[in-house]
Amino acid sequence: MKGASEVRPMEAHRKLLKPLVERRRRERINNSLEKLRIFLSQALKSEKLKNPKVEKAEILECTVQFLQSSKLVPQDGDVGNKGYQSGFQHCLETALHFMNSKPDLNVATKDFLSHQLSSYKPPAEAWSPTDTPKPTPSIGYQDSAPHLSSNTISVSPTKTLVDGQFSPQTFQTWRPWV
DNA sequence: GAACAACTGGCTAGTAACGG
DNA sequence: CCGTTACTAGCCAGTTGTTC
Repeated sequence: MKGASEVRPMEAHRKLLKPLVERRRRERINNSLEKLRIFLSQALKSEKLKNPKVEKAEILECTVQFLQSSKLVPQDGDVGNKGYQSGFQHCLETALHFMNSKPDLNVATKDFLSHQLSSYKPPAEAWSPTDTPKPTPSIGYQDSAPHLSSNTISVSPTKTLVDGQFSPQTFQTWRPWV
């Protein structure tokens, strides 16, 4: 039976490490805020943001303003997920264009990927950043992958979502936009 | 002394190991 | 398989230090 006052090695180790870990965390936050400040000061030509002592809250407020003004996030009054859909479409087109520009890419593979990508549609339902993130699908390559006839997408079953919304089984057969 | 930043202790969620 | 325990990582609110 160990005495209550005895300090276990792991506990002592953690106590020593904790301040360092927290300091690193703050540094990460501050580094990113600093990068944001520099970026925004150039993008917005803001004198206020050129001051390294500008408040963190100020940097975040300017970031929100910048994103809203650049139409990268839904605006009040936007209907549905038009921005998301057009972004999705743009990504698909870019991917297809990139693939077609590679003559050395295996033809069967190219055909397979083209077919898979072209068959995707952006989700019809509106999505907002506060929603549960959609798992990113990965095309399931198998030995005969180029000959797959369906639009089946197999997604890594390694994780289930916290709320249990997706099980490994649903990941395997998940076909979001088909 | 006010405003802000850094530090610290406590809490929680996730996870691995273990035994029944 | 399920419950328990120990451990870790990350977050956050309260406290302390620093700057102006």
